[in-house]
Amino acid sequence: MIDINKISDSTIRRLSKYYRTLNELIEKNVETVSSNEIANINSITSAQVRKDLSFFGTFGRRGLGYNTFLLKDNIATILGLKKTWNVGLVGFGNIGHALLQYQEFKKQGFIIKAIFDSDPAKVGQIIEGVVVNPIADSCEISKETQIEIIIIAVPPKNAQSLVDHFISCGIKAFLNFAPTSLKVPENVLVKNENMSIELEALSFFLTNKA
Amino acid sequence: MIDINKISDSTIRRLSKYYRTLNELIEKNVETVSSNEIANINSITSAQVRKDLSFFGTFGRRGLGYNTFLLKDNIATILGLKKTWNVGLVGFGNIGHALLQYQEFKKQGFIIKAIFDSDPAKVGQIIEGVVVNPIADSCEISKETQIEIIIIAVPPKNAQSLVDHFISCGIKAFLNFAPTSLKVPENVLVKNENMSIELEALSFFLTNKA
DNA sequence: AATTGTGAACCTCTTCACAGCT
DNA sequence: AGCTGTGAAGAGGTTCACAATT
Repeated sequence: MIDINKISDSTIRRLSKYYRTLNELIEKNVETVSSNEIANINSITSAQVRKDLSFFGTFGRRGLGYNTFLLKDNIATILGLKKTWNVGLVGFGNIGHALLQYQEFKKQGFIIKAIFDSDPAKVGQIIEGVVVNPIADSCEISKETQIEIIIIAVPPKNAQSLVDHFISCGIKAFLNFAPTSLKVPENVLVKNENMSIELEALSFFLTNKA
Repeated sequence: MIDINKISDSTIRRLSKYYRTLNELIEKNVETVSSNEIANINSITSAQVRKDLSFFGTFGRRGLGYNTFLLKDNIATILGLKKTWNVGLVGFGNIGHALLQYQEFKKQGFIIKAIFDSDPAKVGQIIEGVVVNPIADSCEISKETQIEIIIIAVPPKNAQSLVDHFISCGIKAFLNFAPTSLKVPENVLVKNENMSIELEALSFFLTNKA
């Protein structure tokens, strides 16, 4: 068994990229790929690709490279993508709408099974076959629907109390789109999707470049 | 002058977080803050906060901490947020819609000045005071409107050719929401907003946790 | 007494370089 | 000959610890 603490966030993030690269190659009917080709596509070094994979096993063949199908399948296992994940969406504003219809999530196996919103005008709506429920019922529905991950897509001021609420319902993993930092107990996972941060990085480089 | 090559991406990303933290503190009328308080809010160490700032100057007072207004202002200067940035949005689907109405961008000074879409049905629409233009006119309009950053919000298969197009129009900075990796010349900046990556990280940890 | 600013120590991640396999 | 897998070296980022300041 892999010691999860020895694996860096960077490695996991790159594995996601390799996974996407392999999907693209498979779509193009490519059957074999070298670490060097994967590296070039992702603008990194081939040693990095091989080292990342080496934490989890040996998937290639010396002299030949990697079979795209096999490697894709192995990365899917590593990342836990051999199953689908039941996802709950909290906040059905602009971002919530966009996420519901974002095909990439579904493609990777993240299925939005329930939507929650505090606005009575939105409650009851059915979009893409998913009903918008009131927050009041969210614990019960999360359990019934076996929600494993909650996406937070509400204004920043409401985010923390909603996270606290869902933690009390037993949810252990959150993807946070609200531009605020969240406090959670040690056994709960939060990943932040901070869309301004990358724009600010562009701003920094444009401003400070030679 | 700062040597931009000595500043890591991590530092810039954290500066964005400090900036947001300061805005939140200022909203609460907090006038002074210590590196330790900033660190706690962002779940890092105080030494990290001080070290990050030290690359750019000395902004605090020993024994007293930092003035929130002053530090916010200094970080705004560092990140290039003392001006507004003219942004063009390519692709007016679900994500494009959501981004146009995402208040956080406007708040940070990233103003969407033009929208481009290849769909004739969308061209001519006016939303939030911004017109949807055809791609054919995009070079001209980008120049007129002095667009500095282009946000890519189109399906992955169209992303690369659109980036190439806008590079030929003189655009030097892109924020890419399409789930594909883009190739650009060395003097062009691309930052990727890969919304699946964080979900996959959650999937990894949920799958491999003890 | 409190807190910054920072060189030095430490640790982690990346790259090198080559043995080993096909 | 070509390419992987990996220990070791190197680079880079983080934390320590303390002098300096209020």
